[in-house]
This record gives sequence, structure tokens and C-alpha cells, in this order.
Amino acid sequence: MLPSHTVENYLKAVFQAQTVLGPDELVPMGQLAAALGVVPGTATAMVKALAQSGLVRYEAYAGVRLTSAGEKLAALVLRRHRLIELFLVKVMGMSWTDVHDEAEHLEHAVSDRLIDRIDEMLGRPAVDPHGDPIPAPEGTVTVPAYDTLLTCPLHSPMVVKRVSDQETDFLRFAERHDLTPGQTVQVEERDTAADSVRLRGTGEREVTIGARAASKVLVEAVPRRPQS
Amino acid sequence: MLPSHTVENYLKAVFQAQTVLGPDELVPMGQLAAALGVVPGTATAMVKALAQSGLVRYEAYAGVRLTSAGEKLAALVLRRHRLIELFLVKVMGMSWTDVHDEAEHLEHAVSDRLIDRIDEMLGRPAVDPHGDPIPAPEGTVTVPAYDTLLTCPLHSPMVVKRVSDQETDFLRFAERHDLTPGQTVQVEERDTAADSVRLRGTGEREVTIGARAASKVLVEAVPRRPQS
DNA sequence: TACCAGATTTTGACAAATCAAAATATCAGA
DNA sequence: TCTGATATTTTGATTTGTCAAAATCTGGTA
Ligand SMILES: [Mn+2]
Ligand SMILES: [Mn+2]
Ligand SMILES: [Mn+2]
Ligand SMILES: [Mn+2]
Repeated sequence: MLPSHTVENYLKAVFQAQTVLGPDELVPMGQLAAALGVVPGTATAMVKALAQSGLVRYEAYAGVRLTSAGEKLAALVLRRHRLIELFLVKVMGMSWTDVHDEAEHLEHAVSDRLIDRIDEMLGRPAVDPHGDPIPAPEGTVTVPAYDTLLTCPLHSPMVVKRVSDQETDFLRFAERHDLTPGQTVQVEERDTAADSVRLRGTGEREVTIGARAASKVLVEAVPRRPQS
Repeated sequence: MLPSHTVENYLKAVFQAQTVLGPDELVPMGQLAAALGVVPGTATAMVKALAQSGLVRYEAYAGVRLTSAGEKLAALVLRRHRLIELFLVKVMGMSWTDVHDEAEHLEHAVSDRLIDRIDEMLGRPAVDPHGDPIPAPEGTVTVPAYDTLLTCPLHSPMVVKRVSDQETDFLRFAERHDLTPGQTVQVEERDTAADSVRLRGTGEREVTIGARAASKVLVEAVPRRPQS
């Protein structure tokens, strides 16, 4: 019995909530329900069924976490999602701002064989168009720990490595300000009171963005001596 | 309310049954149920619901036929299916023998925008890898009337235009004997008693195939003076 | 320690899609 | 016209996924 679309979506949501909360935390039902756009009671019912199938462990009033079986399945859904996103950008010429919604459906419909062709065609990539890491076929992921524009050093050139928001509007905003993976930026000033971050980007252009937005842009120091 | 996968599959099945039975025939429920792999009672229930939605007309004990609304939806599902099949062959390098099952799932998951990119990328093709005509975005299809290897003239070179069976095994058989769209064949002899057809294919190779198989290979006379 | 606000679970209902099996209709042949 | 074989419909259940709203729990605060 292969998992339904719904089951795949629940597992993926738990997986992603778990990676932000930390590996030992339980995901609260309210958060899970919100992520999936269902009413809390629905999530409770579904999670109980998933627990029956051995895909999650569930503690009433505490929350839910994936078992290793559930974790593997979830990682494979995420793998499909991210490979599809990259495929849509690289091969189909779609914009990175739009591919998420399309991938949200396709991730449940592609076969293992097709996903492997896609992977091969893309040269076994490590990250998707947003810089999100692509889980291996075995279901393992390594998530590099990056600074954000809110935590990185000032006056020091940084490369954008990842933009962690799937909303078309935010991605368009990021693109408009050259905050896409691969671009270089530098934080000029942080104003805690104003809740803002002033940036100098490619071509000396300056922008000031909110702290909220800044925290979604993950960066890494530009290596001192780039390989010739 | 966009139609569910199930509704799309029912409409497509009625559409296809209708094109083989003829435009004025009602599709019997038993046949529809068999095509969809459900028990007859299920088909009856579903068809009644489709009739409620105005997608089909249903006459108890007689059968079902698409309304023009249903026909348009069905044609669009078929359009997606066939464009996806061609895409999988041309762009993803899959075999024409395998793409049907993959397309059966993807046809319900691709957006209109993506399907249009695919159509564009393929150069607005008229037929899929099996020679099946691709419905227009408006939901219209023109089905050319071809001879089959069972009805075409003897000793006269014919081009294979279409192979009308989606089974991997049959398609592999056809491929083995150079009976793929674009190839040239010639019928040497028909033996009604033996229920067989003897063919001479590319490279003078001869094969004898059954009448059943022969009827699935649609052909057209090779034009007298091919365009230089 | 008692209470409350907020989160969570429970209960009861519903829609979609399906099957098994009983009931019924149709149609061809005697 | 009657009869049976076959096709179709009906009936009653089941599974999955969902919501609304009532009931219950939990973690702090007074
Ligand atoms: Mn999804
Ligand atoms: Mn992504
Ligand atoms: Mn289908
Ligand atoms: Mn085809």
C-alpha cells in the first residue's frame, strides 16, 4: 500500500516542522494543522492513523514526531519536490518564484524511474532553486548551518546560499533586490529599534529590508581567495 | 470546483469508448466499468453524479454519453495525457513502450501553464508517440481515418501512422517488428483461415502476425512522389 | 491552590469513491 | 408469450479525509 497524497503531505509537513524545531522536539498539533490548512481535529485524527501505520509517534497533548520509517518517506517526498522544482526552472524555463505550487502537485505523481531520470539530467544536484538541500535517494539530508542577513558579520561580502520562504510574493521581492542564491551582498547596518537591515548589493545598490525578511535570506562569507 | 482525478478518468474513458463506438452510440455501463477497473455498480453511481453535474447524459439500462461540457473536459485530459507522453519520449528519453502509465498519473497533476510550455517546447505537435492525435487546447480533435494492416491494399508500401494499443507488451512486440509510426511495411498475404497476415518490413524482413495484432496497426499508402 | 485562556481531543456528521451481493430489467430464443 | 442468460441497478457497508462544535486537558497566573 503506497501512501496517499494526503499521507505524503502530512509526513512532509511533520518533517519540515521538525527540522525547524529541532530533532528532539514534538511538533504541536496546532502547528501541523495550520501548515496543512486543516482544522486541528482533522490533524489529530490523521496523526492517530499515521501512528497506527508506524510512520509517526504521537503523544496526546504533546505532539507528533516521525519514526525512522516516516522520516525516510518524508525525505523522499521532499526529494521529489525539490528535484521537480529545479527541473521546472532549468529544463522548462519556469521562474523560481512559481515552481513551488506546481511541484506541490507533481511530487505525488512522478514515479521513481522518472525522478531518477530528472536527477540524472540535472547532474545529481545538491540544492533546489531556492537553495534548499535535496535529500539523497536513501532518505538522508544534510542541512548546512548558514548565517542569515540578521546574524552575519557587518561590512563583509556574503554570498546568498538559500532563501527560505516559498511564497511567490516574497521570492519576487528577493529577486528584485538581487537576493537570489549565488548573488553577493553586504550588510551595512542593523537597526534593532527600527527592526531593519540596510544592505549593499550587486552594483553598489542599497536597500533597507525588515528583520523578518532578512532572517529568511541565508548567507555564507565569500571565500577570501576564490579558486582561480 | 475542478474535477477530481476520478471524474477526469471517467470522462476520458467515456470519451474514448465513444470514439470507438461512434458518436451517436451510448456507452454501456459494463464496458465503462471494465475500462476503469471498477465493479458495474460503482460506475452506475458515479455516472449518475456526473449526470447531476451536467457532464454526461445517462439513460438507465441504455448507457452514457458526454455532454458538450463533458466532451471538452475529456478532450483536455486526453490532450494532457498525450502531450506528456510525447514529452517523456522526446525530452526525457523514455521509451514509447513505457510512457503510458506515467502519463496516466501526470495528466491529473500538471497545470495549464506547464502543459502549454510542454506544447510549445515540442513545437505544437499533432500526434503523440503512438500516433494518437493530440486534442487542441479548445477541446477539439480530428481523428484521421486510416486503413489497418488488415484492410489495406496488398503488395503496396504503407507507412505506419498509429499503433492503437497502450500495453507495454504489445508496443514492444510492434517495435521488435519495425511497426512503429513512420516505418514502412507491405502486406504480402492475408490468410483468413489461419487468421494471419504476412508482412515485409524494412530491410526485406518478413513476419507473420495475427489478425488481432494487424488490426491495431494503422497505415497509409506511401505517397507516390515524395516531396524532394 | 484555584481558575482561566488557549490548545487539543472527542463526537457526530458529511462527501467521495468504492465493493459485495441482492434485486431487477432487457432481450433473444423457444 | 414465456423463460433464462446477461447486463444493470439497488441496497447496505466500508474507507479516507474532512469540518463544526462540544468537551477536555494543560500550563501558567492570581
Ligand atoms: Mn503536496
Ligand atoms: Mn524549494
Ligand atoms: Mn488517469
Ligand atoms: Mn498514446
